[in-house]
Amino acid sequence: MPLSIATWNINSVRLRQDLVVRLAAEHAPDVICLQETKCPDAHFPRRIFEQLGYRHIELHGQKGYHGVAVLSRRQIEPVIARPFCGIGDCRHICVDVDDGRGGKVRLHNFYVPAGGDEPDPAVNPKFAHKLAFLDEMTAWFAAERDAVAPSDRAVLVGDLNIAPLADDVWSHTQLLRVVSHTPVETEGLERVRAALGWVDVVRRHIPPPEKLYTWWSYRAKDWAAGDRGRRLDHVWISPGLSAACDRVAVLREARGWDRPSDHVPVIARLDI
DNA sequence: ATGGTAGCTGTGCTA
Repeated sequence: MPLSIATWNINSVRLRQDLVVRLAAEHAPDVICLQETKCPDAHFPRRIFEQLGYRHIELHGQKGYHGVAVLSRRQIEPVIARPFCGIGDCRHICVDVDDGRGGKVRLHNFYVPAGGDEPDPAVNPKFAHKLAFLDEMTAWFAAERDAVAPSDRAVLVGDLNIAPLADDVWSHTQLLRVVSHTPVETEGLERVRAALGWVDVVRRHIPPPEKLYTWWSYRAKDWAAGDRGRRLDHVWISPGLSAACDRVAVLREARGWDRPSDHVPVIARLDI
């Protein structure tokens, strides 16, 4: 029974709940992972999603900023919502998803800090926070790799706020000094990936040199004409499970929906 | 040379 998982930075779930409904209606992913919900848990619009069949909901939200959520048509169990960097930001939630055959898939949903404008951790605390967040992810997954019983049925999704490859941005050379594509970030993200051997299944299905983006700035006059995008949203799968991923989709068209998020959904399907 | 838009908050911050 295939398991499909979507990830989407929704930029306010209350403002754009109708767009999540549209995603559910048109693509029916089994699980929807959201970032930037900007919504305290007590005010999350549960009912609209429950009515669509997403009856299993786990939240880690806060007022105004950040916030992550998992909506699922399959049974899920909460595992942890880790407070990275010792501050209260809601940027991670982890659940176990019932795989329909007596097993489970561990699912991490991340919202990595954007990092501000200046790519120098000595003068920009937001950039220092971003790099520290990546280092903590690396240490955490390295510990998981070395654990007595490591999970090799795991999926990591989210807005990682880094475009790792040259073809993940509209201009590699022009963005090398722009936060999201600097070498210190892409190298840091590569250490996170390598800590557990995560497989970037989106790029396995849509390899370079094809350009691939999941985010376009609101500030462009015409996002589609300029097409100055970046691939900030990712789906990674643990080595033992990665071969099961038989389909991925980047829903570029969602950037053109009415009152859109600046990010689009990415969906991966696991044939398990 | 450095603006442009968006959301939430509260008269600015974050992205």
